[in-house]
Amino acid sequence: MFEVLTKDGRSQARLGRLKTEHGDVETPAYVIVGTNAAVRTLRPEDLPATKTQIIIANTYHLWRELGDEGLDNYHGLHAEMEWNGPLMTDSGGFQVFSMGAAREHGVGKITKREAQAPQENLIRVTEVGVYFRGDEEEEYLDAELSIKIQEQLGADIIFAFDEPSSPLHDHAYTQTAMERTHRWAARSLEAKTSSQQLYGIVQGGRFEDLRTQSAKFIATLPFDGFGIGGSFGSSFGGEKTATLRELAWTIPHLPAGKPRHLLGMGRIEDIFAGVEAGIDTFDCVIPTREARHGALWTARGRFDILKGLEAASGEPIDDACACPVCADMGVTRGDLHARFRNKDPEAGRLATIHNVYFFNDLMEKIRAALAQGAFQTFKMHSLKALS
RNA sequence: GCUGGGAUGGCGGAGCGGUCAAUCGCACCUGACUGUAAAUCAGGCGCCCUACGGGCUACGGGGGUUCGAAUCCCUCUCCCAGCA
Repeated sequence: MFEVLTKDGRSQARLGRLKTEHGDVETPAYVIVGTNAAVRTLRPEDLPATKTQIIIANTYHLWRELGDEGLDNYHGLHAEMEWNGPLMTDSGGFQVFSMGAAREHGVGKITKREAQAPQENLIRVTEVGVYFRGDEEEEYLDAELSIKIQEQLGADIIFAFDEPSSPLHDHAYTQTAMERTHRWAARSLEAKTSSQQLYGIVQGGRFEDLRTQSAKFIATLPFDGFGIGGSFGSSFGGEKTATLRELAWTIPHLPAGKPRHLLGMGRIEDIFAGVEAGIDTFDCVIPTREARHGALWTARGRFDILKGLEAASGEPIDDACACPVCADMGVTRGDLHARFRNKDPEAGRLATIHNVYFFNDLMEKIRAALAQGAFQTFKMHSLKALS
């Protein structure tokens, strides 16, 4: 199901191929986020031209939207999304954090600023499962139910249910959550009846001993692949050396022949650091969310299309870009600026097409560099170009 | 010409004696965004300063009343509606 094609001589980076029932994914690859069974603002027919290989949808959101009855009669994500390529679903584990500790602590999973005002924690975690307080009544989700829902959704690759900890959790709580996640991992495996590939998730927060312990434990279970999740402390995402160091705590303990997915990390620096540390796939909201917010990515970094100085620009978003928006549709920065200013729904779509293409294209270039033994050179040039 | 109603910061539009450099919306400027409760959120938006704070000039023009006026009175200019 996973094949390592080439390894970089000077790092843990590797070129690979992830096989699924809906086709192969050439790795390293970006997994585009389509939480509610759609990449926000895009139409199914937009996807092929964005070089998208694989999309991840979300168990929690779809479960809440469809309900038990809807899930019982569900015809599957592939049909629903009009996407015949590979799909993943997240287990709903991340919502345990984003609706729980993240709100209570006023932080994201990467802390680099001071905490924001705390909000009400909508989550109650127990040994057996998690209570989510949504709009009205409490909903209960656990490992078995998450797997059942993911089987009903029918993605090619599914994830174990986990409890990511907050960067502000101390060692003791992080350990408690990690050990609970380990038990849920075993239960997730036990619960699965389908032939879908199931990934286990390594936790352990920002603590080296816990990360190592978690990786070692999860690696002993018969998962098809491994996700690395949770919070990363202030060092992750900033300097690449710190990123490498944190991934270096876990990846060496994972089986070399199985795929490794870095959950929810996807800035350019993170990608290079992750690839270098041996990550095969990444998923991240950055390309799609930032597109909707007017932040467009180019090889030289991102810029804000909403800025007044773009209004009169007749330039393409990125003159080096071959995406449909830049190359085929002839959309200029001024055009796109005006669409954003006018709140034209097409603005988000065009920006999303561009950003998604940009990240997928970047991965393709990384793969090409790996194939030619030129990863280090490409990495250096790319990071330098960023600023 | 008469009779009413208006003129407030880039625009719209609150305020109707002090807590008003002036609610709010739009526009504009900054900054965030990392397994999506985000097509979102946060901050700024008269001028000047050693900016927690302080000083100027301001609510169509001019003149009054008052300790104090965007708010009350007189007058001028312009706009709108109705009547001639």
